Amino acid sequence: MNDQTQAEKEESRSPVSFIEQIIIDDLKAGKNGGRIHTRFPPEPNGYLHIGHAKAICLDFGMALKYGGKCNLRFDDTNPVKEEVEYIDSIKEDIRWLGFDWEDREYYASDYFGKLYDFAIDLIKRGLAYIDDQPADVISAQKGTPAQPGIESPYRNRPAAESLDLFERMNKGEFEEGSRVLRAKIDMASPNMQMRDPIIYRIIKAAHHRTAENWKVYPMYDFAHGQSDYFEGITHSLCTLEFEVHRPLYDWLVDQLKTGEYRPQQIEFNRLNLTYTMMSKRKLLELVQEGRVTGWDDPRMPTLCGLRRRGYTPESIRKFIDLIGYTKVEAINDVSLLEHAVRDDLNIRAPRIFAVLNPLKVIITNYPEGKTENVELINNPEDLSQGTRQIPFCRELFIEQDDFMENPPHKFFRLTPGGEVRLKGAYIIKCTGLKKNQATGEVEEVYCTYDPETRSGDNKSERKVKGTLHWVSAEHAVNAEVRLYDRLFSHEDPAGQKDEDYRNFLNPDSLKVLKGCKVEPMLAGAKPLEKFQFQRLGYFCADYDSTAGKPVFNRTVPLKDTWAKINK
RNA sequence: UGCUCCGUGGUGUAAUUGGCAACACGUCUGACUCUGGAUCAGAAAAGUUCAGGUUCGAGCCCUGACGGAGCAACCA
Repeated sequence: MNDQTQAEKEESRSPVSFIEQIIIDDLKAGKNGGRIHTRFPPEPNGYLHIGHAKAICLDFGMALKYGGKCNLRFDDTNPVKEEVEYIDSIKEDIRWLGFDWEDREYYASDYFGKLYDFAIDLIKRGLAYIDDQPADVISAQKGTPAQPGIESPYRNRPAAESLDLFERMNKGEFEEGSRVLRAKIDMASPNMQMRDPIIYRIIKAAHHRTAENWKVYPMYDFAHGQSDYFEGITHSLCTLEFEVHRPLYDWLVDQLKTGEYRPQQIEFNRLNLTYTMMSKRKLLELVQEGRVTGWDDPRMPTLCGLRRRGYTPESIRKFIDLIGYTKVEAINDVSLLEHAVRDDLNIRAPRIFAVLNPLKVIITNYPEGKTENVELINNPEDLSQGTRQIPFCRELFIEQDDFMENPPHKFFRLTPGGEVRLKGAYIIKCTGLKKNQATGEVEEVYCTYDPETRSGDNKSERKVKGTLHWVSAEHAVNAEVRLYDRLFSHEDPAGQKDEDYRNFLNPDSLKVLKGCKVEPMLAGAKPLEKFQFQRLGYFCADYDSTAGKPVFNRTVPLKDTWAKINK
């Protein structure tokens, strides 16, 4: 019960977005019969990315919070761009994020019949007409944002003629691009969207659901609002760029509706992340050009990429919650996302010893052939995760960075003549080293250990400045570790005027380390299992591992305070 | 030179409907010392794009500038 009051406090403390306020007010006013019903409407033309997560969390989140429903609706009105492959991935990613549309899986294509009938109705009422002009002429007649358009010569053709033409368009009698259906609204409207928008076009391509049934397909504007209406959506939440479409949305639904009910379109700011590109088209280019290994490349901002990188759904939801929904076009700092990930993984991921760049340490006074197990706490943030035993013996590996022959001031790790504790084991003292004659690199470090100082024995009061992680040379498992950095070096790669965001691709976005040594138990790491490699960062076992050798993706590095000291 | 939307610390969001500008991230200090690169304590940092107006009182209301974004696909 203490938890509940705590949760309530959290609840009352978190700010309410303007959208949530609208919903609260509508519910209070009894609008739509006190009902809230939202929808998440992806076009199945690509994989979902973290920008979509923002929409998903809002659409599903608001419905969940206020006792409503949220539909999943595929906006599949353009058969040439859409594929079933994407539908499956979209469903998987939404579920992974933790949301459920239950049995409400819909498709805009489900409404093609109704939309066609509605189009016929508009023609009969003199509110739509067939235009025989080519695209460039129609476009030119629309005018510019600053100047009104002019009316098409076909604008006032008899309804019967339009009707006949529309039916024949759908029978396939005309070529693509030869004719379109337009709503008759206002060519002089200050809003370009209202200048007799095209609502149907001829496309002679197979649709993934309706096959060859249709030769004419509705445009987005002619499908979205009506689909909302058919499904009883109350709050149709979309991104800011659809703001100028709202009058058209309302106009079309008004021609369709019979009662009081009309879905309400509300716009919010889309997610922009520093050093991240969110455009589906450009992400597709990266995949096609082989600049990444696929949609699920761990550097991609796609949900499947983030998943493979080791992000948890909880961390993504937490992040979305932190950034909020407004009408300001914001650029959110990736460090906020990374904070959310660290925060979540800190409690979740067990601490494991791993050495990325091994340096051999030989304990000269430790018996050859002897092995003993030492006990380590799996997660100091969550003691319920228990302890584990790891083998200690004469030859070990430590991180190269943990030894310096000529240390700077405040370097508390191993140095010639210096002492450190091996975490969980003994205090050791460096007595010598072996260098490579040619390169001058340190190849081996020789130490002695003090048998009285074993951790947990609690006998000695001795303290040393540094504590190192280590792995037994004999027992350690070889692993490949992939260090990922941001894909782009520019703060806003997608915000550039030109198309060459490619210039900002970070050449060091992937660093593969092959000779890493990890604790024996990691040989059996399950795909997507998360760990904190002590002192190095959070890592995630990759399902794309090769030939039985464990592969780990670095999810996010720990904040490195030592780096500053060394500089 | 049209229409629509938006301007609050470095970043992102708040401000009980007009009452001392708050929170988070980031940054910087310090503490803790079998290292948790966690945790704890603290600091710097905006007077709300600008100029007027209404008001006892304006981030909030009004007017006008300035700045940014979106809109001229048979894409969504």
